[in-house]
Amino acid sequence: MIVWSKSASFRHCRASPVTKHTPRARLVSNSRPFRRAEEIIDAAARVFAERGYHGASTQDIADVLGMRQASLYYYFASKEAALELVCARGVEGHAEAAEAIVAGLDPPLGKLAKLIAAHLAPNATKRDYVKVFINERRYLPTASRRRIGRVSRRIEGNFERVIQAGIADGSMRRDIDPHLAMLSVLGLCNAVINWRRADQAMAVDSIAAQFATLLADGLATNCKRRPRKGL
Amino acid sequence: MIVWSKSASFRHCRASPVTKHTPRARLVSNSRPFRRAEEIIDAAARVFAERGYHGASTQDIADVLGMRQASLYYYFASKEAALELVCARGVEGHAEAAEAIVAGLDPPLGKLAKLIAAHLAPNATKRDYVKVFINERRYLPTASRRRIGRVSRRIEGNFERVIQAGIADGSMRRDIDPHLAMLSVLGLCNAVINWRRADQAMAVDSIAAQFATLLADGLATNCKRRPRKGL
Amino acid sequence: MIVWSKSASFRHCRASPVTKHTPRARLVSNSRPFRRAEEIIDAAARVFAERGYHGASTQDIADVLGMRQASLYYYFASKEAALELVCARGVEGHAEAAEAIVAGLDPPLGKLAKLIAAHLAPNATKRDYVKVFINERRYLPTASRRRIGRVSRRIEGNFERVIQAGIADGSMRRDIDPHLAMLSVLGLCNAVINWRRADQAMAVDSIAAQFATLLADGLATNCKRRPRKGL
Amino acid sequence: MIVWSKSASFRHCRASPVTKHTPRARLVSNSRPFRRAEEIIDAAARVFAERGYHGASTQDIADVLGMRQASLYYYFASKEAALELVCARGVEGHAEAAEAIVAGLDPPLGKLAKLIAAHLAPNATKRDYVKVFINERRYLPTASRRRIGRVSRRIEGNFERVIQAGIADGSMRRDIDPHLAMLSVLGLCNAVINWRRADQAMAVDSIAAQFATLLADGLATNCKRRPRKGL
DNA sequence: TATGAATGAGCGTTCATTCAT
DNA sequence: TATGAATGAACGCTCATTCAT
Repeated sequence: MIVWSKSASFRHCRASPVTKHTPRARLVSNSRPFRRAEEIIDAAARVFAERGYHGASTQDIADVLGMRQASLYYYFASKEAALELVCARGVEGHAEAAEAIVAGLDPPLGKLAKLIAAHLAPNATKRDYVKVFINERRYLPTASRRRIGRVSRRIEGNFERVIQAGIADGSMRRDIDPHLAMLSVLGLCNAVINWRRADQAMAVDSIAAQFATLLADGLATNCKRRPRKGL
Repeated sequence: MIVWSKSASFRHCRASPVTKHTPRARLVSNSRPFRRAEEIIDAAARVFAERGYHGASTQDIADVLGMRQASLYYYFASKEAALELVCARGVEGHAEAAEAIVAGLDPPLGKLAKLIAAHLAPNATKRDYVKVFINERRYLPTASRRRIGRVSRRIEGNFERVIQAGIADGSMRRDIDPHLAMLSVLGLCNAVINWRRADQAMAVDSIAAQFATLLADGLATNCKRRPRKGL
Repeated sequence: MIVWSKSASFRHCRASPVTKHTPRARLVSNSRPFRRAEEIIDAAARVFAERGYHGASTQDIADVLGMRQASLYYYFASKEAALELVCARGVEGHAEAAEAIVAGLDPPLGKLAKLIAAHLAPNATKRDYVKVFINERRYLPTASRRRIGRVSRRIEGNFERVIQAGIADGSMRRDIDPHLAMLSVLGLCNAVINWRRADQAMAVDSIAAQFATLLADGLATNCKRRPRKGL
Repeated sequence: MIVWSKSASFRHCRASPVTKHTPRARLVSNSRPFRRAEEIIDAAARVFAERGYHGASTQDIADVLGMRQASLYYYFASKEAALELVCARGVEGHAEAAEAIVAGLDPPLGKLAKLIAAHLAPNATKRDYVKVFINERRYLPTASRRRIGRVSRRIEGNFERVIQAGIADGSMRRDIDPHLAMLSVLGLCNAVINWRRADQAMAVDSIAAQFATLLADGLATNCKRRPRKGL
């Protein structure tokens, strides 16, 4: 339940003001106390996604939760640790899903389509986490950036191997560089999370996946049209 | 007491563009014994009184308190907010006291004398606050200056109405302008706070009240001597 | 290239912007170059009067003049020096005028009325200077504050001596303290400069002088009404 | 003589209350060789690109330049103003180039390829500016974000209109949404700036343009292969 | 006579973090 | 599990002042 209580002009009371205007949503749980940790990192994801890591303060996170800034430190050791947590959750499962697809029996082009769809799926289910991973992971301290980086590379590897396989079996053009192709596909996929929500609503699920498929088609050999050289 | 402070209304995570904090005024009661907070605004009053608002730094206030300058911001949201707090306390009760007197049964001249005495009384009990109100309220940001200004006007109104009543019932000269008379009486009263301490010690409570009473007498009709030109 | 920036993208361009709104006044002389110094201290007086010494920046002064901040230092050695200049001009002549009146032949009550009128006269002719003297002289560095203080004391002395004379010759009540009476009269006179302009327009010249005369009347012995004791 | 000329927003000496500086946007031309200014915004671009707007401090910028941090403010009015300057330069010319291409005689697919190439070209010549525009423009204050936003929309409009033209003349599939296609193309293009430098070296100018061209091919109708579901 | 460029000092404020409770 | 109180560090910014020109 959400409770709006009155209190003082002091900073620490920020979360319980007597507001005159329509109150805004605050994330507060009164059931299932062991879920509290989830809520806290959820709030962090939300705030980091909205304002960027450096643009967000721990106070902002506390505000969303209706708790005091200091209390956050019961749940994470530092702001950077919170960022790593959010980023980690933002790629959680991506690599495994990709590997499962690559291990499957589809032809390379089919695999690529599936990889794209799988890569975009979490945009719908954990938007904020994915957005933070994409936009903010660069601000992680070296150690954890490397940890997260390993996951990124696993994902990229899967895309790249599929493209290589496509070139090898002749289903994709041989005039492309697999590495740059992979970067392009992922670049497009990752751009989606920053689209306006309305655009994204169309993209996530199906549409964007299909546009990505167009890219796969672009790579396909049975496309009569040749790229102009040296453009 | 009632205090207006700035505070954050966190806007629900919207996608980019990033929203900024646009703090809103909040009505906050601090009736419970926030002892430390009292000390802090006391120190602010002292320092503002001594050096003027712009001449005083928050560091000066912190020095008086023996705490770090940054720690002040736990107690007030901004230097300007501290000024408003001090100013508000500097006029607190003035208007109410004046209204009580005006509502009483004394004749206008008696009321005027009482108004003057009541107006000067706080000079003894909360010197710094009154001094800051008188000398520094002009540096308040527009919004709070207006709030404080409303109180000033209530006080002025009471003085003016009593003078009008005195003119109406014939106990005061009809050749004076009530508005200017009010300004003069208050001008003199408010000057006292800036006197040298030794002079003030005599003024506050009795002496200054007596001089002010002389002024009241100056306004009285039963004074034989007439001012020179066409007043 | 064309650039939109807040205020000025280049600080030094402040004085030559392309403004879209109705232009505001700037004090610029194109004749009599040797008068420039006058204009500069005039601008300082204006700005100090409006914003207070500490609330005003040298940039503010430069803005009024349409010149660069650094150029001011050709005319005065420091901001404090400018303040002293303005303050000095704010009391210039006051003491002499008062002394001339006191040396005259009027009876004490007449002298007091003349002193008041003379004291208020400069409010009309050099408002800003007087206002700065009254409100800001406390911020002068010790040395110059003492210099200016000597003038103040001369003025006060004249008022006080006249009151003493009035008491001595029986034309003023003997139950008043001449020192406090002097402070009261000057307190009222000095308050006028801070009144709203509309009020002041009435005060300066005649009305306020006449109210001050009321105070002299209040001090006069031929007033039947006695002050209540111990109010 | 006194001349009232247009300029600075100084408010003519009003009596208290004190007026504040309320700076207004001002149009300033800096066509003359403000060399140092160029260096300063170059440094800002570099630092913002490297660490992100909020991750970079003005001290960081000053360090790059070997000057004191305070001195920066001689060249720009605020950190935000510097960001806007950098962002503005990051898109400068993009819209015009795009419009020139669209106004040309090429068929839609050819125009699209040219648009892509033109859009990527500045990546090589003003990397930092473009990167800041793409990654950090969301942190601009509302007013300037809108100004910059107008340019973005012009660019997007050109891409979208070309795609619409392609659909209209049958050279591009009619089963695609022009808006999403535009977003995808630009999403991919804009991703390039964040690639590792080694990858980018290949992309900028030719390679990435070629991959983007592949995407254009993906959009072309003469591609036999159809995307799976109901596109 | 005035300016462009720069600076050192300091200011108000924010922020991540700590710690006793 | 959470908070009130406080802090050190740094941040963006302003300001009076200097100085070569």
